[in-house]
Amino acid sequence: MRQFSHQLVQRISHFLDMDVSDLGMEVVDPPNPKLGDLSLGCFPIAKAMKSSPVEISQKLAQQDWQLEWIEKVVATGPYLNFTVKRELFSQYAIQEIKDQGTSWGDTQTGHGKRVIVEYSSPNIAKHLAVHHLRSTMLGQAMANLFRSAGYEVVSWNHLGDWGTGFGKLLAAWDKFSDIDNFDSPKLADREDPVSDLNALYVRYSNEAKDNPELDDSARDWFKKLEDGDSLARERWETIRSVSMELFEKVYSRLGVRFDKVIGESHYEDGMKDVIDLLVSNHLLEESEGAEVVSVAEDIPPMLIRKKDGATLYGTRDLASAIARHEMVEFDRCLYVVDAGQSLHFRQVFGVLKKLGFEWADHLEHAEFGVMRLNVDGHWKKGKTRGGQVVLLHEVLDGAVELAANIVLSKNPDIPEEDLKEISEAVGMGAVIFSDMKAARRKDVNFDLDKILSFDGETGPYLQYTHVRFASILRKAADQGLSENDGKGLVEDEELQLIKRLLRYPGIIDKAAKQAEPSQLSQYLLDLASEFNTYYSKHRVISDNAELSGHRLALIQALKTTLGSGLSKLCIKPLDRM
RNA sequence: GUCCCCGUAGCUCAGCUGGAUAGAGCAUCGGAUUCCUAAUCCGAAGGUCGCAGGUUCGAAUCCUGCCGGGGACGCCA
Repeated sequence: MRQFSHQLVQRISHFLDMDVSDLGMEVVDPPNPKLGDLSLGCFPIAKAMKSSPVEISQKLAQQDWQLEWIEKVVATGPYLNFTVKRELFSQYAIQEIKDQGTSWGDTQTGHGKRVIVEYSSPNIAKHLAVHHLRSTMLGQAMANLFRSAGYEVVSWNHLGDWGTGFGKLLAAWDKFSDIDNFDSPKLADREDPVSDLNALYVRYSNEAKDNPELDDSARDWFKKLEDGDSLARERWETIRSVSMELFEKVYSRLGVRFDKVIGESHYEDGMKDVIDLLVSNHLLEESEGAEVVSVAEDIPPMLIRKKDGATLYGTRDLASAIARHEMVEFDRCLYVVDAGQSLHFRQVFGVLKKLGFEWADHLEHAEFGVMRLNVDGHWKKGKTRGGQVVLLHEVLDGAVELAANIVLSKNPDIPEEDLKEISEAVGMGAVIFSDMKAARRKDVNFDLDKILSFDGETGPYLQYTHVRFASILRKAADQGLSENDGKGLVEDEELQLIKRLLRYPGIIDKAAKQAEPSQLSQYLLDLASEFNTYYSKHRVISDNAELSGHRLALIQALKTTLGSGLSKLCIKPLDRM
């Protein structure tokens, strides 16, 4: 749409003898197709010229526009409504999309800019659970969107791999070797090492209630770890690597990957420097035995050091932000973390600003709403009735199993291998899309029944629509039909689709700018829905080979666009299902 | 109590950097399949855009207050 809109703005600049290209004029659809095909409100110009938008639109409508793809220009109140010559408009649009090829949708908006997206960030020695899904998928989609918008992206997994909890785990490993010895069979060789670790941890915590000595032992082990004791270190590394191996299994199913995986432990050395810096800037204050930094009047001070002198995760976040900026000089750095931590991030960003780091303004908390689970008919945060977390891979397996049933029922003759691949993709598609459909700030109720309904505004709906494209193209190829230049796309629904297609790059830009994947989700739903309407009214493949060719070009453009959009959302576009 | 987020159809949401008659999906009811996959499509019904002020030529959209829901608020991460 940019090319067309650019031409219109250029003509207006010429007519009015003033540059209107920076006024933020936006080409939109008129509310009623009878008014025209494209519309431009003259309000921004009116403001700039201190004149009436109605007068301006009337004046402009009378000009000789001299654009070959414009049929007529009419002023309706303050709006300038354009009717396009469909043959040329369609032809240009199809050509544009075809020329761009696989990079269709990409823009240069972020050219020369670098952005870090931190997401997922699970704790090691634990499983990925459903509540990790939001950060993981939103973050990956954002990373994809930024890349598409021309940014250099560093996707970042900030592992929780440090803290006194690991002291307990190491102490448990040591103390309970008679019950479960992690050296035999070796942790790394086990089926589910993380569950074994959890079991031991729970046992240790329970016994520690009656036996305070265990707490001392945990402290000792954490001290050993901090001091670099070789045994502690080796075991901790093992825990880390078995955890990562498990994470990777889930990540690869979801299409998630990171440029950097760096644990909190990495920033330990920087902690002392941060505190020194706070001291030398006279920011650190004593309060109730602890040490704090006041940030702003309307938010409580940030706690830096506990009574006993130990630091907290906030301090670690200060250190990691500083270290991160030294590693990668970013223009934006997003933390894809739930909204419950918004105060924490305001404090972290505020303290960094107080320390004089100008780049603190480039830090953003890309917050998202909580995920609730259904517990006995009530929506609750985090855990199920038994206090258990719901494991992510179990949810994914459940989704895939259900998808397999449905695929099989719709398509009983499907080969075994295809069934496996397709149900995996459809199951993932359903789960992922349900998480990415609404604006990220909204809380979501994780309702597996709804996610797996596959009707209406769902991932499988989009995948099914893509299958229709593939199916049409397949059939056309069988009949030896070839694509045409799109000149014959003159139906109302075709124009509608062409206009929708042209908005794709702008949507990518907007989604990246706002760090809002749902912008893309909503766009794809519109696109698919408009196509399905078209599909029910018009036949692509017909006796008219020329017209079929034009329509095939449209189908190809639709397939390119929907496929591209789905991929950015980590949903697999399918050719069959 | 203070701060943050949210409040649009029965439910889930879009529209929110102000602009033409507020749109989808689900659920309900009715309809469409000799034809490219009906996981689809068409129609009906469903709205004090939480409430009250304000700004504006114009407010679902911006501002203030209130109400309702969620979250956070110092020694966990």
